[in-house]
Amino acid sequence: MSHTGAIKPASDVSVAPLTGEAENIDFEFIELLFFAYRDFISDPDAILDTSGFGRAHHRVVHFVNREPGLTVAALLETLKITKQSLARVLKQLIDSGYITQVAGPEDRRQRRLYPTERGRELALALARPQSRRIAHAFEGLDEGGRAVVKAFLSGMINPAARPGAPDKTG
Amino acid sequence: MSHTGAIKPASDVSVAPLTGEAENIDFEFIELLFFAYRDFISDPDAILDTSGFGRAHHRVVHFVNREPGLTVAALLETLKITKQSLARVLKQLIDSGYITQVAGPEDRRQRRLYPTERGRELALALARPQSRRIAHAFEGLDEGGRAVVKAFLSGMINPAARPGAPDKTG
DNA sequence: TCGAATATGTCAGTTATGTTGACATAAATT
DNA sequence: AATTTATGTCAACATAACTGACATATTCGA
Repeated sequence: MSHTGAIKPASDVSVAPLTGEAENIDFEFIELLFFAYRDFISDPDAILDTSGFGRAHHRVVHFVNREPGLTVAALLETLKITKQSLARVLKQLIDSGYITQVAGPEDRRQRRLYPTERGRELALALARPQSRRIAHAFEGLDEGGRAVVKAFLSGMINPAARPGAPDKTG
Repeated sequence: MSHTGAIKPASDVSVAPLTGEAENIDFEFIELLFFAYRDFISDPDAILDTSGFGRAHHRVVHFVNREPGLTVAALLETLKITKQSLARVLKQLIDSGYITQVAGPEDRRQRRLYPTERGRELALALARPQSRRIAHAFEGLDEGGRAVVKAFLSGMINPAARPGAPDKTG
């Protein structure tokens, strides 16, 4: 393993590393985001492995805890998945007592979602290591640094869709 | 839809939004990361839908372009997936002419991976919208802001494993 | 009041991407 | 010559997404 460079192997082949200089493509941050998010998600994954749930359950438990009384439609809009996808994990979470459904007080077609005490504990257990990781990443940065990162991440997010836009929940 | 608060539906139910205040849990950044990464990944997804490839292909094409001559073992280590997982997408990328394999010049057991011209173009096409999104998120921030975000994202990433650590490539 | 629209649920089949386990081959190392 | 390493491959399986179709209860609008 002494040499490090690439050896040209054939004709229709690119041997130079793609740095993005020619087009000013920001490969550095593309990769930082990839690795940061992968490791960020690995913390709860380890916990979920134990309980038999997956990432899909994590997301549902998280948002139901953040906004108790959420309707199914609102949850679908937040997660941007289909109702058939949600149905499976939601059913498991309800059956195992992490989430309960309550008919909407004004619109009784709605099934408003609430966490049980158990669901609240799971949400906290999953969030703890992620929050610790974030705190670690902010070490050495001041309040201004926090504001900068918040501005950056906010700028990465798509503007919210107009309330009347078509959806894929059929 | 006149009321906004939650109505208490039963006994074993939490009705207050989970803010994380009690434990200082940083739900704000947990969600910022979730939405930022989801939208970040949606750009290439739209392109991939057209070509019949998926995210797994994207990652392979990306890293092979970034480091032409990469060995299969190095790629597996980077992606942290099993060789059986990689095999499927890598075969498709080779068969459709985006990547070529060349026996290692010093160790002929190795299959060093190179992008073809086509593969290089795909990598660029996938990276362009992501880079644009990053540039947009940096608007209004100076060079120091860039350094702050870089420090934050780097701090989110697990330290590299020791070179002799056990793996799951069996 | 009645028909249409809405909120949700469910059945059935498919796809993408990951997993484990077992085994094969060629080349390098000891 | 025997073992280890780098890679490939077959088979079975799990998760989580998808599309399409249809069912039910409730609300809303003409």
